[in-house]
Amino acid sequence: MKLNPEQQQAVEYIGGALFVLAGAGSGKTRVITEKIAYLITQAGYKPHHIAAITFTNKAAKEMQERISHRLGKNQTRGLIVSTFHALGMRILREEATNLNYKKNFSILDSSDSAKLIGEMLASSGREPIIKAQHQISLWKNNLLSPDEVYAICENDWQMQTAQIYSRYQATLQHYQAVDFDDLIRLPAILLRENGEIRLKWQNRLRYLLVDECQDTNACQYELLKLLTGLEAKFTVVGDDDQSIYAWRGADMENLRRLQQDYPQLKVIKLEQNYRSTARILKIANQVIGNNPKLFPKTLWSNLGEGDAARIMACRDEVHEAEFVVQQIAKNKLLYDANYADFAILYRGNHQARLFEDALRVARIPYQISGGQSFYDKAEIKDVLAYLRLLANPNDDPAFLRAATTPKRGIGETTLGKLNAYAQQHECSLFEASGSLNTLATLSTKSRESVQQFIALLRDYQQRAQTDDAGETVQNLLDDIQYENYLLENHAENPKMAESRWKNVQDLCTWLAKKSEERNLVELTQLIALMTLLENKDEEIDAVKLSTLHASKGLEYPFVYLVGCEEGLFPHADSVEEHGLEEERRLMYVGITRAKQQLTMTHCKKRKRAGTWQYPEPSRFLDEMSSDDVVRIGHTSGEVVSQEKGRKNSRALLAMLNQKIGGN
DNA sequence: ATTAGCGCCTTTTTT
DNA sequence: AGGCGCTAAT
Repeated sequence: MKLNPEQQQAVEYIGGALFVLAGAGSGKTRVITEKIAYLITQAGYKPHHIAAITFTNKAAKEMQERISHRLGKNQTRGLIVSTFHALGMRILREEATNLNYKKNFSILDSSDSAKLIGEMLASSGREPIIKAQHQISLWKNNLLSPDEVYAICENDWQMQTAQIYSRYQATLQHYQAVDFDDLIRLPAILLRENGEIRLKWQNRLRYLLVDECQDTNACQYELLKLLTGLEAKFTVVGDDDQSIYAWRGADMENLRRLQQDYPQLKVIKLEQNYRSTARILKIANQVIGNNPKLFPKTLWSNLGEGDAARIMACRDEVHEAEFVVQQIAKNKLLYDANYADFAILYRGNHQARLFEDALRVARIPYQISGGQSFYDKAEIKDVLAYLRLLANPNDDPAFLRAATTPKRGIGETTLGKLNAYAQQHECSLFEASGSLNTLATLSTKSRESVQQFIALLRDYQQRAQTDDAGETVQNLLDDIQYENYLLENHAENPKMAESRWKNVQDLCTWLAKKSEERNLVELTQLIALMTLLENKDEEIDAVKLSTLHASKGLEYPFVYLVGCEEGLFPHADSVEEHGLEEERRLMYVGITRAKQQLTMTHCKKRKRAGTWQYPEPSRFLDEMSSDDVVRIGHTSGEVVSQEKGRKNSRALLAMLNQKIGGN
């Protein structure tokens, strides 16, 4: 299919700064793909001078595939398609010495960093830790150093947190580790302060494309500005109405700043939606109309009127799950649809469980995306801890995990003594374990355990120099008898052990495959950023379960938007100030995932933290005009069925499917 | 004296 | 799945 005039314009405008305001379903990924093809084949850019930046690995992978498909692998060699964090890591690795880091730095995940902050905090408990971590992250994302933060603190708590921030950074440095925020912050600081290095990278990356730019934080925006320089050869694509990451520092002000910083900024709007029926778009526009507008736009489509959306009132969450599953079973037969045509979208991950149960009972295949990621899994973190420790012996968090997994007779007391020594001598736990003075303070048994562990690590540090990464890890797993550890740990559930071991094996396979081109250090850093390995079950025909956040960018003929209740969605913590606007954008994202049929559910009562709650239906449901919404379920006694327009729907679905096939 | 294992609690969204 | 406190095992 041909590009529409606006899309074509967005592809061919390469004179300077360009902002493509791309509504949901307006074909923005296609525009980015075509533009990269245009830059390479028409405008004379070499692939290695172009970088396309996304926010998730999934999006990066998908774009990489589409570009390869469009141009062929040979034509795209050297093209950078990566997340902001992966690009930052690349810069950081090359420029590490300029930032007082070694190339083998570790990357801490957020639970590592939470643990660190927790140790520095006077009080205990999860909440204050999360709060402090969040505050520090916000400061970092706004490019504020600890010293700059001291000057602007408004209360005692902020003052204390600022002190922790300062100590936290010192500790990271000591570990030769960075956190996720640093991956972008440190390169931004370096490029800002060092003109020579800035020029070097500006020369290397001559055209930048940024997807989902409404989700950039101040740090990422700064990095973008520094990389593109005065020539401003870049395209940013985004939609202010789909900004849903303010809670982690994303700032829509960046879109406004864009106009100030680049007065020549060209803005192209993509308003034609190729995804949803007119009535679904009407609801979406109504809801988002309650938010203040940054760049006004109205989505339209020529895919027909379609059915009214449905709002179902359920008795409780069990009823909700049963209803949705029963509807899926029914609609699958009625429309001769695939399972993969259905999606269940929810606000929080914990909501997934009941739907999983109901789907299992009904023997309907399902697939969860956006839940806990592959690398959040314990077994992967275990292996990664060993890798990190081999790459960087200063990585104390990795030492703590590896030393105690599998259990090898090193416990709390021993680690406490090692830590005391390490603090006193300002060295790593690894070094402390090698010190004869420390070892003398341990019992015979503990001492032997520690010495064995250290000998193991030294052995593998040696091997990693010569053997390839895949082989090293495979041998290491044998030596620590990791498979046995899994089996013993899940003695009553061998299937669990099996699936975990399989995850570990998948990781090994991946390492073996990649270890031709990259060394162990690089692979370890790469893994830290990944949220999913090759999604081989991507294509299976299964009902999709997803959080609203993780659903952005995806589309389904049938969407069930569940748990539309005050307190849950909008979430209770966000019903003040800007929080509510963001929840509304989340609702907008949810609605615009639907191509043909949209069903929203809410429960009369729901068990929260052990007690029954009686939530009101979500306020967002009241923002939809009654012309385009049908209320069914509990209130009216019986489930009212929708006969009207069904034939049209069937024809529409056929048409939609044909379009998908035709691409 | 030390470590390991069991059962208890909770969980908004993610690189 | 992880953190906490308690108890059993060495």
